[in-house]
Formats: sequence, C-alpha cells, structure tokens
Amino acid sequence: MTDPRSQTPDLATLDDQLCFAIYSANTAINRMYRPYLSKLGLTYPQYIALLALWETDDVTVGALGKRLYLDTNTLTPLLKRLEGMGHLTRTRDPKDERVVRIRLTDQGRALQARATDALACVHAMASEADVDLKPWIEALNHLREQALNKAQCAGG
Amino acid sequence: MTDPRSQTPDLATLDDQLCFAIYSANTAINRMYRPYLSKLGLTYPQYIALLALWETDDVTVGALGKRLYLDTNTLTPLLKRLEGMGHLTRTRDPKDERVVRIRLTDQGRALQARATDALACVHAMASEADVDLKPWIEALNHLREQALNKAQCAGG
DNA sequence: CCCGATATTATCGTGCACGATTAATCAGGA
DNA sequence: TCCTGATTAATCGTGCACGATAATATCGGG
Repeated sequence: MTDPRSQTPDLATLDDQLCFAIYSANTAINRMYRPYLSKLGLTYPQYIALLALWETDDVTVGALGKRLYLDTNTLTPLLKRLEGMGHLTRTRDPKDERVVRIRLTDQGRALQARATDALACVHAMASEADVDLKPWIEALNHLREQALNKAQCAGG
Repeated sequence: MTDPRSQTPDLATLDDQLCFAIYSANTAINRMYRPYLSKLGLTYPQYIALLALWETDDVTVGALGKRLYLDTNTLTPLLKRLEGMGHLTRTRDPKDERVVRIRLTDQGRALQARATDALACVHAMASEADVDLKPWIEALNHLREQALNKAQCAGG
C-alpha cells in the first residue's frame, strides 16, 4: 500500500474483473438451463437442490443448507414449493422435534431421469468448445473455498 | 442418444456439476465482497453496474444493459436506487425522448477510489492461492459467450 | 424440576433476476 | 395528416439471497 506501483490498477475494466466474469457466466448458465427446467416446472435453484437430494436423500434442512451453502431463510420457502409440487416431504423428526427431514417422493426421484436434457446441453456446449469440464469444475470449487475463507475473515 | 454408453452418467454428483460449481462460486465471491461494499452502502449488482459506468459514462439504459447482460426490468430499479443515493442522474435525452441517459455524479465517480479495498481483497485471495487470475477471467468470459449462445438456440 | 444456554427451523423486509405486459416516443409511408 | 410498426423504458408478479429476528425444542447445571 505504501508503494504506489504495487497498487491495483486504477482503470480496471469490467472484462478484467473476476467478479463480473463469474457473475455474468453464472447468469448465462442459468439462462441456458432455463428452457429445459421450465419444462419440468423447476427453477434453477430448485434444480440444484434436487441435484443434492438425488445424491443424498433423507437429510435435515440444516445439512442440505451446508451442502448448498444456503441458509434456512432461503431453503425453507424453496423446499415448501418443491413439497407443494409433490417432489418431496418435510416432516419433523419425532426424535428431535427441532429438526425437519427432507425426503424425496417417488415423483421427485423420477424427475432425475427427465432432467437429462439439461445435462446433455451442458455437455454439448463443452464438446462444441472442445473443453474438458473436469479441471474447470475442480478449479471453481477450489475458488469457492478460497472466497468463503476470505468472506469469513473479513465479514464474520 | 442411441448408444447407451454415450449417455451422461446417471449418478452425477453435485461436485461434478459445472452449474453448481459456478453457482456456488458466484455466491461465495458475492459474500467475500459484501462486507467491503456494505461500508459503501452498495450491493453487489450495484457495484458491478458502477464498474461499467466508471469505465464508460453517459450511456443509455439499454446500452448499459447490453454491457451487463441485464434487461431494463432489472436495471431500472437498480439505477433508481443509485440515483436516490446521489451517485448518478437519469435524464431523458431531449433528442429522443424514449432514451434515458445515465451519468455519474462527482460523488459517484469518487466512489471508485473508495472501492479499492474490495479489489485488494480479490488480489489477496489470488496471491494466497498463487493463481494468475487473467487466464481464468478470459476462460469464464468465453464460457459466458458459449452459454449465451446455447441459451439463444434452445429458448428463443 | 426449573432455568438459562444452545440448536434448529421459520418469518419478515429489501433487493436482484426475469417473463410478461404496458406506455411513450419515433420513423416511414399512404 | 394519420396510421402502422419498431424502439426504448417502465411496471408488475414470482422466486431467490440474505440480514435480522422470532419461535420452538433440547440439553445441562443447579
């Protein structure tokens, strides 16, 4: 900070910014998925929540939130909507009435097979661009951990 | 599609998904910026809009939307809030009354100097992880274009 | 058993993202 | 002039993200 030459550039353009690159890539991916998901009556976050549930069923709201990096103020209404569509059930655990367990219904499990179009689209995009997605995904997951770490340091 | 062995894997875990990697990395970056931006009274999308305006001032709502990949239904209320804070002005173009021109105020321009903390945090994260951000950003920008292209094909 | 501390989920208000619609203006031709 | 179509921005409703708060349940110490 004392050496002016070590400062970040004053004229950082939008395209040089990591934040905008990720922000706009995320909304673009969202838009790519949208037409496929709307056929299933799902939103993008609902689909992502279902991805987690297809992988591990019968979890608490808190555990699902840890998996998705979301708090209950976001998850509870989302899960209520999925419950309203009949894709899952929300039941208090009789052993500990504080806890709500999320369980997929048969209908919710069956959705996984109907969501292959969306997956195929991503893979088509990757193959068109001749890109191997795996290292990207690993790198992004690593970036997420770095950012969450920084977020905890700075903000609490 | 006719060859079952070429199908996408049935058991795609959350961590293998590009969509979740980008989605969660984006929210993590958002959370990393949040404490710095809240000191300036800004939200993350407001900051990104200002990044564009610091780069190119005196633009129409439509042009700004193209730059940020956002429509007026998102931008108009956001810009009204920035106007309410005194960071910019929204005035109808007398030559063409359909157009609204966005111009930074001196106060809005001065914000750029106060936002260096946020920039420094990103650079600190990158250097801690010993990562050169530039190729990442270029790759993400390329991915965005690919996804937007796919989105246009599929959804209209 | 009671009480305070902790844990878990739910609720509320604000702002963003977006599909759909509306309103106002402009341009060009009959 | 008037009419039609195109352009630009604004408005409305739904759902997500999140800070702050509340409500309920559990646990442990006296």
